Amino acid sequence: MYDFNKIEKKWRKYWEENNTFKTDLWDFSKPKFYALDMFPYPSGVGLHAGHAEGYTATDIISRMKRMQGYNVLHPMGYDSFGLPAEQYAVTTGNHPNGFTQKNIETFTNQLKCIGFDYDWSKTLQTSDPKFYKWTQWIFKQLYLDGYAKYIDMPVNWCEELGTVLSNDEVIDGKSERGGYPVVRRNMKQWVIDQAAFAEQLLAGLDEVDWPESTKEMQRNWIGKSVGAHVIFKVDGFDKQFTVFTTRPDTLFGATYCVMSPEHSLVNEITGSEQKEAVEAYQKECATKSDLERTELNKEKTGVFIGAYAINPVNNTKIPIYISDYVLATYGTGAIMAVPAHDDRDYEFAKKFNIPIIQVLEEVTGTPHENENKKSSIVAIVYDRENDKYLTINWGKNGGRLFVGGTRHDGESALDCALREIKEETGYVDLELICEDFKINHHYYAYNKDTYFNIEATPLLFELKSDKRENQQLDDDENFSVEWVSKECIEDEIVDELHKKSFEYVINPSAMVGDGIHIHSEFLDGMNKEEAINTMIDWLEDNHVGSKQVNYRMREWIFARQRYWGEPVPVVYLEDGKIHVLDDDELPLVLPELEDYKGHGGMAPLENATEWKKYSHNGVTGVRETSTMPGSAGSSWYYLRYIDPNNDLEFANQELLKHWMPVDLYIGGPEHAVGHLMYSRIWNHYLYDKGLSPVREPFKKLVHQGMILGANGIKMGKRYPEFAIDPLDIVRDYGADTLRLYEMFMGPLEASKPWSQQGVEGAQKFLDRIYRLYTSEKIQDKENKNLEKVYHQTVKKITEDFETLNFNTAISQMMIFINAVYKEDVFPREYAEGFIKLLNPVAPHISEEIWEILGHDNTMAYEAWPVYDDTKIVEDTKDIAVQVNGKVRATITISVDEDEESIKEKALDAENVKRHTDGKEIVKVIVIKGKIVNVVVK
RNA sequence: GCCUGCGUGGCGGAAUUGGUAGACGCGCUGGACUCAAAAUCCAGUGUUAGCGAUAACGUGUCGGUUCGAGUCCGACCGCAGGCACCA
Repeated sequence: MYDFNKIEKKWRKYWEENNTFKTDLWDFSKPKFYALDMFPYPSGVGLHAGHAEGYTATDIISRMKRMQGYNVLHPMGYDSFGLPAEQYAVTTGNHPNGFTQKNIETFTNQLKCIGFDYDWSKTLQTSDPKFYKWTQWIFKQLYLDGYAKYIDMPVNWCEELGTVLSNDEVIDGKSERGGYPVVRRNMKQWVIDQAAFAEQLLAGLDEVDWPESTKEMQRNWIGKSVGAHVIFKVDGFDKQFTVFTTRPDTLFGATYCVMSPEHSLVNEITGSEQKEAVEAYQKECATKSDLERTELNKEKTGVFIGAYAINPVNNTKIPIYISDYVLATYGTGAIMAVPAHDDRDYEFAKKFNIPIIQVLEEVTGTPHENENKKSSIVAIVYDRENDKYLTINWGKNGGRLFVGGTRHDGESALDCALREIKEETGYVDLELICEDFKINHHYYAYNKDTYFNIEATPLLFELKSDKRENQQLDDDENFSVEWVSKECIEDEIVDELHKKSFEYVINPSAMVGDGIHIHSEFLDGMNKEEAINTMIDWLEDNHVGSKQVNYRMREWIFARQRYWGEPVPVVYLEDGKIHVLDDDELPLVLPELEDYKGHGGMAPLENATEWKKYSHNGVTGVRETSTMPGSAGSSWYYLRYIDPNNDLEFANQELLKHWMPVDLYIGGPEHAVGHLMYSRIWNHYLYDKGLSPVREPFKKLVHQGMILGANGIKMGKRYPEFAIDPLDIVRDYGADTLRLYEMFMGPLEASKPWSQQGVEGAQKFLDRIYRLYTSEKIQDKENKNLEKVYHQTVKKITEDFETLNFNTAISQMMIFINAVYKEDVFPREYAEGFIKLLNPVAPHISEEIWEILGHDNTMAYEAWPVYDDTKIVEDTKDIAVQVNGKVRATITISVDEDEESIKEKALDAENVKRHTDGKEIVKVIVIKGKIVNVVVK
């Protein structure tokens, strides 16, 4: 066994002493490559297996790129503001920085142990005043440009944590950290207007090479929806309100309006009789936490407020309700409700007995010219006692159907259905259960040779008794009446209209699909899209509405009642005005406190009575005491690595132009919307201001998967017994083994279980390599037997590294080493080439072997091996011969062999003959260089 | 409920994008070396039948397209992650 401990220590020392991985940022002579890891929060627990995986991946890429002649920037730093350090400060009374620095030191040593090629001269910490000076400076620019605002707004308040939380810090109504209940509360808050960037954030997603799932999550988070604002007047008041809807085409079907309980107009227009009930309901909603609201969301609740709105399109008076299913914070906080075509409105209308008006009909069948129009019904009768449905079986002349028929002039759908049931089946004792939405059906009647377009009403009845009268059948009506089960209906009723009718009545719900409009005057006959546009034009022409885009994404709450964060650099003057600090007052440094605990929901900085008082150049006031959220520093740290010690600006513009964007960014999928959205917002802002050279900061993004315990269970706090400490692996097997194993486990993005035997296998492979390189086999000779596999190996590994398929690249290394073991001579040229391919994955042992091969310099800058494609293509190839798709033989062909000759060889193969003997050869398919398939009968 | 992935040997996982399914590793079996063991090296290893050539079956289930399907299409089942009254 090679002495990995000694070798690894030796080379880490060498790299450090020789500044091997120090990047000269001003060297623009080579192409640049910026590889970035998501920097860690320096927790006391230290590095875990998942960190090691992602960091190894970027390390491999940066080492390969360096050898390919790139100037590589691969930095590491710390997201060092955060809760654990603050809790430590609260309990011990010590400043959190000491705790933080101790953790950072541990973390750095651990990272160094794994042999990453970080340039430690460019490290940073978000809690370092030299860094957060510029976080504050960027915040100041956001404020001066109107994107950072101090406004009164509903926030997520967590009583246990004593702070507000952003939406992505709240999960299922509980705090992400600790799982404490969160309630909504109005508070004056610093926010960043991220919705202002929504459109360009959406557009930017099309430019970047990111996982599709992450892009989709960001799109959903932004939540763009296009629709219209519609203005409703309040009947009897000189008041109006606006609703947002994505379905202005259904305005003729609006039968009521709903306001959120918090809507400002509610109290002004509530009728005196309803006042008490309305106030009770408002109170009930206000005290509910978000958690309760989502949990209790099964059943719709609400109250009629005694006022009416006027539908602008037809001047109909419709009632106004309040309900918590309408959110105060989305859209305008009020909606028009169209129960026929919206699930939530349907549910509410059913519960409160509000009329449901259908304005859109689903279309079935295929339209045709010269159709006859008529109205008809489909009557479905249910016998509850026997759980059967009434059908009529036309046999060969139309199959199984429900009772159907044409409506006479002036006859209602109900009367028509009762008449038809009686005529066709004789049943008369029926109870109407529901009359569902009409369906617009096109069909061809063979017996009449006519095309029809009918408006069919599905109805559901329940059979009350077997009472029957005589059927009244026409001469051509020849069928049997049959009671059948639901399953039978699903199998046997194939007519589109009848199938759809059954679906409708069995599960009554809103009709949310597309179709053609009815009862909508100037929209009649239009489909959804056409009607939406027409209605928007109408609203704009009549000044009662307009086209409107809405986003789910709201203000980003940008302040926390915490100590261990960047102080917000503003002062409140005596007259209430906001004064932002001058540049030369930055950084605004956190003061030392006696007591780091916030009392009674107040920010801990409230304890800093002296620090709070502001007096500078004759301006006096009180400082803001909340601090920025954890995501502030991480929103721009990737820019600072490019120029980490600059005191004059956050980074030199020339350097930024050269180094941005980040070429490869690797980190966990848990940051898909939080950090990765906030970073894009800050960078988009800086780009607009001309301070960042690119709009999208991260060109290519990859999420490493989770490393699970050996039993497939998540490691971590809940199952510490399965946790793998990567430092234990380094101690017992070596850093190279850890790196190699984690890269060989499986695809980078996948979650994969840990295997101790797999680790041993990785170590065995490195030892096998070491033994080979210390054997007599390496000679200054040629060995033609290895030529092809060597060039294949160079090609495969180069390509697989580029696409981050490390597991298959390593598999190719094993194939190569296995091949060399079978040979007596390992040509020095191949030996040196291979060790360069291994270097990015296992740098310590590679450097050692490089030295054994007689070199006295680091191999970090050695040229990456090149392959010769002509050495890979073979003259001959074994291809499979199939008979009827089953492989029966393999034949050897030369690369340029013609089709006829291949065909001949294939048919001549012994086992092929056996399977074609006595059979007719229908055809022979020859796919050049791949396969032959003989089709026989 | 909706969105996005994913289902392949005993296990981790390959498969040139429609062309010999199971590369490579782990494990297991046998052999060599050894007094012996470990380590190492060599060989074998999808399942079933057969001494064997070989045959049948085989990529979650059912169906389809195709000369040919792990790969494409449709329906379903299961797992993971995300979102969830967003009008």
